[in-house]
Amino acid sequence: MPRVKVRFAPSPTGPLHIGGARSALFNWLYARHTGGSFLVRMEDTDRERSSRESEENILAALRWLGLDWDEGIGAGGPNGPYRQTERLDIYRGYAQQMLDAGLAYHCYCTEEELTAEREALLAKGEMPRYLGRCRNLSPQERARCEAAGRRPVLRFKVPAGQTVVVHDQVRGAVSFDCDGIGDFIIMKSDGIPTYNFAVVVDDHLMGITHVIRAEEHLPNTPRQILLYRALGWPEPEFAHVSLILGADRTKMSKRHGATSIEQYQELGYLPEALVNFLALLGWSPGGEDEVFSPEQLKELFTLDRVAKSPAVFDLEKLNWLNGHYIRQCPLERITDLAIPFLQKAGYITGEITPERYARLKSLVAAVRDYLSNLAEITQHVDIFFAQETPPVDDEARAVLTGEQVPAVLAALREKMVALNELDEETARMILKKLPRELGLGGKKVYMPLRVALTGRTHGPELYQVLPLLGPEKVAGRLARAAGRCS
RNA sequence: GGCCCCAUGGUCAAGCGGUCUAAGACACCGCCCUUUCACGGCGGUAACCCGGGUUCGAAUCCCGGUGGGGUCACCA
Repeated sequence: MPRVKVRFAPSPTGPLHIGGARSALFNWLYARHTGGSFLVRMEDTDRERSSRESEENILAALRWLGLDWDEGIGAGGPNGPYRQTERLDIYRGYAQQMLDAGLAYHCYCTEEELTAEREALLAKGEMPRYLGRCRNLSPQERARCEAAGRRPVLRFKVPAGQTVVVHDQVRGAVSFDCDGIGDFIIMKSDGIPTYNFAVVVDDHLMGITHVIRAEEHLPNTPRQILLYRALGWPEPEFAHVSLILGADRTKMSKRHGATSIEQYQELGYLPEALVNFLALLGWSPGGEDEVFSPEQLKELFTLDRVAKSPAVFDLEKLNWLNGHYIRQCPLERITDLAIPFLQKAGYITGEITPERYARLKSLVAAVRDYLSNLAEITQHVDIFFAQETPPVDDEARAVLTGEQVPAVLAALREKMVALNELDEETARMILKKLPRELGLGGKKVYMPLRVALTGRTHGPELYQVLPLLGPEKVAGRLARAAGRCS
């Protein structure tokens, strides 16, 4: 069996989409699992919509996800160039070859003629397709079209009466009737190949053994197989993975919220969480575990465990997974990742000294349990940076009305004034002793302190809050709260 | 509309003819832990689209229906 070689071939017309990322991931996993290689090329034959910016974007997203490739754009290799617009001569050569061999022909039909034909077929309830009007144009007719300045496209002669069977690795045998296909365009009038043609030429020349892509490409596959046969090339294996759907069960698109990898990155999702989540959309290892590192996924991934039915993108589950990774990953790393979010919110300005970094680590440690993404961190740390922390709601206000409250606040304040520094250990001790010293139940002590210090009835452990604020700020907030309840 | 794909709880899914009175995860609900919330632990509610076959036996195989989706470009 030849060494596996797969590819991801996006068109650079926008950022990397969730669905595209999943296709890339499956290809990558398959290559890594089998010890094969992974190639990335750009299908940029749509010159209107393609851009270098999108290309850079897509590649950056792939790198961010940790999907490294062995050959292609940025990695080089013996089969380049890896951008289709830089391979035009190659396609033209094969197009000429097909024309000479009588496998393809020029077509001069205008857009109006084609639209009319399509609509007529649609009206009759038939599969809309090109009926082959230009197949046997006489030299005179050709000359007349040329004289009229019409630029022809090149169409492939689809053999009549055949059935093409796609042997799909995930779907089994799928057959298509050639008579429903119609001669399709392989070269546009501007000399640029169409997708169906370029993809076949490239996959063959680049030695691709397995084409793993989204199910939306399945209807195109018989056309491509016909091209392989016409050119006398062996077909690769095909594997069509089902689509990722939005909550409304239609193909994911912009109106379904965040759909690009970039957006999730900006919201503070971790690449390993996204990879883990995406791997589980349409694939399952079969066991009872749900959390897998990229290494484990590489180990476990096989095509026979890819599901056939489409999968709805469930943000709740992504959130859970991402929160899980945020909680279990090393504190330093999550701190490093959180810093940009804190800077953007204006909570950190200036240089991050070792002392400040240590404090940031405590800060992150105090709130990481609450997060399902890093962007959410800002709404949990405001209590540490605010100037004033008045009670935020009636429940909080009520806590401060207790008659024991002034004494509680005063007691802790007294201890704070005596201190220059405050670490977690000390805070724990002071807090632990407080109820007994005051002769009060814990709740009557801790709740007022919590509200006085944060303005809220919920939040991180008090022994974490105290050191983060420092004795001075704690004392200040206690004083202000005391002022408010008098 | 033609062609094609798909069909297990709200969602992701295991199941590949008997061990299914159907696993696991997310979400939801309850309890515990925590003198807060969250995290964590334990437990619970909740599913084989319908109808015919095949078979001793069908969530699993076949056919039909229904439903959902994809695709029908000089886009990929």
